[in-house]
Amino acid sequence: MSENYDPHALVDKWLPVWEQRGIFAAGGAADPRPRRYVVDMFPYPSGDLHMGHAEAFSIGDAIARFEMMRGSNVLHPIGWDSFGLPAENAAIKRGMDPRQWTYDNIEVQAESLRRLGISLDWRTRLHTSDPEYYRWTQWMFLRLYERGLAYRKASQVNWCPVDQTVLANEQVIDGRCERCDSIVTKRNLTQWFFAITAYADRLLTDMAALEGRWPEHVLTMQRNWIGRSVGAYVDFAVEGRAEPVRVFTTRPDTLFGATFFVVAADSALAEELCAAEARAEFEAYREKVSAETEIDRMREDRPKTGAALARDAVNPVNGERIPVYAADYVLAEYGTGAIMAVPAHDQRDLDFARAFDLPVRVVVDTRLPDPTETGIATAGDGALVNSGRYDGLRKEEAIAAITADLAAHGVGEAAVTYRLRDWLLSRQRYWGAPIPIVHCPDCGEVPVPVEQLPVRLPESGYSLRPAGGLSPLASATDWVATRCPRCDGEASRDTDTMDTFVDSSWYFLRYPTLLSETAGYDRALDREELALWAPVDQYIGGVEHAILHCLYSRFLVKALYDGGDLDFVEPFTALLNQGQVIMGGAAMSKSKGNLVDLQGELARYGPDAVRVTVLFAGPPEEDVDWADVSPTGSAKWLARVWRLASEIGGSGGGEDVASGDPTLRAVTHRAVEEVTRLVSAFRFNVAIARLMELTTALRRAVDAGGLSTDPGAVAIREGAEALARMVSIFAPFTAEDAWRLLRRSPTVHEAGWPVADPALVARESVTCVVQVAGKVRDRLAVPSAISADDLRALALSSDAARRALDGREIRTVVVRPPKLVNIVPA
RNA sequence: GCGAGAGUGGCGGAAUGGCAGACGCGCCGGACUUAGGAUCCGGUGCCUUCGGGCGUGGGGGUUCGACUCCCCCCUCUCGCACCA
Repeated sequence: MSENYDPHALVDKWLPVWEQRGIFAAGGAADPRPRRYVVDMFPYPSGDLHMGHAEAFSIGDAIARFEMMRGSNVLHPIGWDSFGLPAENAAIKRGMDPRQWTYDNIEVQAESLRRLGISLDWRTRLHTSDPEYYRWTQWMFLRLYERGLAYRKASQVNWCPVDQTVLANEQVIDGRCERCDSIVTKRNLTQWFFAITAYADRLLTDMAALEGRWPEHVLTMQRNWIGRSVGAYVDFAVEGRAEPVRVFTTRPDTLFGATFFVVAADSALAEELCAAEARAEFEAYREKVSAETEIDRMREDRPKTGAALARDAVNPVNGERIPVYAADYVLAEYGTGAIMAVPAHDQRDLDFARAFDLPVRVVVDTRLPDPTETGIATAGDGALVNSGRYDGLRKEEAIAAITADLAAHGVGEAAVTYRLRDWLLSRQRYWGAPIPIVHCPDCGEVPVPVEQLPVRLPESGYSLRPAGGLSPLASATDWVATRCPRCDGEASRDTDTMDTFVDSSWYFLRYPTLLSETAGYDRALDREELALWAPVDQYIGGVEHAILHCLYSRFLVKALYDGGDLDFVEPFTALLNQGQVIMGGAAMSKSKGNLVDLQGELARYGPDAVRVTVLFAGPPEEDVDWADVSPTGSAKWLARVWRLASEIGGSGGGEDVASGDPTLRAVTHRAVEEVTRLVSAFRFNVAIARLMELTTALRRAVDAGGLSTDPGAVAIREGAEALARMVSIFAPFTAEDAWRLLRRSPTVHEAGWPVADPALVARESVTCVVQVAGKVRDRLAVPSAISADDLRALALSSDAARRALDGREIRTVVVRPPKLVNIVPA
């Protein structure tokens, strides 16, 4: 053997060959092969790739390459989610342009992906921070704006009083500013929203199409996140207010049990309802609430607090006057920000009633102990009591009857509410897509005309941390000053940028467009290319994006469909959530000092061994603990595969495979059959185990002198070629060089996936276990086509079985030909 | 608290209701070696009087047969967490 296995040298040897042959570029419209669109969640360019990326891309690549090998025309694109906060923070820290940090990192990551051997079509490469991309993000915004799905309203934002700036949610760590550690408070600012709640029902109902193709728990999480509740609105007159106050309840049947009324302490409604004599107490309470940190709010079992507003509300069903309170256990953003409190049947209301010594009235007889005594509210079903003419009705009947009567009297109606809130997309940040709106003193809010897009970020004249909590863009005064697109008067640009989740909600729609030679760059979406590829057949990414990113993408696709821009309503036909790479039982982090250095592992073992290691460690959905795995084992196996090919060389070529040794051929074909099935089910760890077994079988055949006979050499070659082809989806460099060693050309990736011959997969003889009372007592070699009667006779004549039977009578014999007989003694 | 998922050797993990522990790591032994952190071969759940017995978090159940299905309990992970 003149050569040694050098996994590092193979990278430089084969990358140029693949690239020159363009074997990972998707075929165009004329390509007759079935098309498959396989998308890995695109990376955020925070430094170089880490082990988590390596795992995700190894999985996505195995899927993409498997499809390619099986004869599909695969689009496997790549891009970067390159807007976002870390670039801005790095820029502040180092006094440089966020562009430099971002694009430097992208180059590093791109080269790392290349050298991992991922089968990407680089023609799709996009960066969300490119003006050519965010131009179309702005277009998306305008498409939604046109239809009233993007709007502005006042909203609470996180505010750091020391840094004098707004903070994104992810910058608030345990209620404190991540930069200066001061306690974050809330501030009321006018913000942009997408009306995702308008799609809440469709986001729920369309999940039916995703059942079985998305992980069940992701669908569950999305359902919980959307949080649909069915109930009714009820209008309560409140003294001193012309309009009644509307509440939402899921239990209109308990309306007679309402003994007080609560509005959210931080709502405008509380402010408005507060009577003069209660003003001082209310303001003190509100003060206390707004000073509360997230830490306090998250604490479990915190006592109920509130303040009386010295007003009464009037229960519409019986005219009863009940006192109004402000409390922080009612959320301003959910429902109407006000509730009717039914302490007997709602634990939170009961807790409040006990704290404030308010009456408790049971109106549903659940046959459980009195809540007044126990302190435990009874939420279950039962017959109504103390409810006038509704007494005796069951819960569901009462809900229907009372809701109908409320509607008939114009004091309520059936209603559905959602936990899901509209998507707050404004960010007071620099490094994002500017919101394409101009504010004109005369015309108001005016969208920037599409032909004027992109609204480019200013490249100078801005401050990343302006004083007074302004958006960075507001400090770019030259940039802000513009003319109104409608009246041409002096006007100013909107100074917020979009949440980066907007950028990432549509990138998978952009990739196919970038393949189009005719469309060029004059539109966001090329319908013809999209028709070829979209929606995504297989999406691969971390479960951390299971709710937000996936939900936002689903929303945007539906909104674009409604706007006539797309022909489908779900972006991702199938979703695979890979686990994380952890270290020593915990997520990797700098502070824990348990980082696994991807480049270090690559330098030691080469890309193939790292890829095999993450795939072999366990099922793709499970976390991989790097402390538990061994790249050494993977490297050793790959070296064995390579040496095997090296020893076989050109042997066994030029003969008909049918002349090969049938025993070894059967081993090969069974491996092919199993690996094909396993990879189809994404069971890569087991597939690799089978490939290891095939490797061992071929090794044995070679060592037994198989290469010195024609049938032996032919079967060994057939097996080694099948092995190389199958290994190529996991360890492409090693497989490619093995292919060369086997004197094959041009590339293993163009050789196609091996096909199992059913005749060789079938077994003539199998091992049958003979059980007595369910315990294995003997093993028999039997023909696989054996009849039940023959097998029964054979099993009953087994010496070992008889011994175990020990003279006992036989009650019954279970025969499952050809693999099992169970003799059951009396 | 609510919801979802998971508990199998020293470790990662295999097993259409039918041979528990495939494959790999680690460990033990051997071969080849000046050497071995290379390579190859063999062994490796526990107990054992060597016949066998016991074993998939614990307890029950269904079944000829249960890691697998059902019920109860324990532990862990994840998600949500005053959502009216």
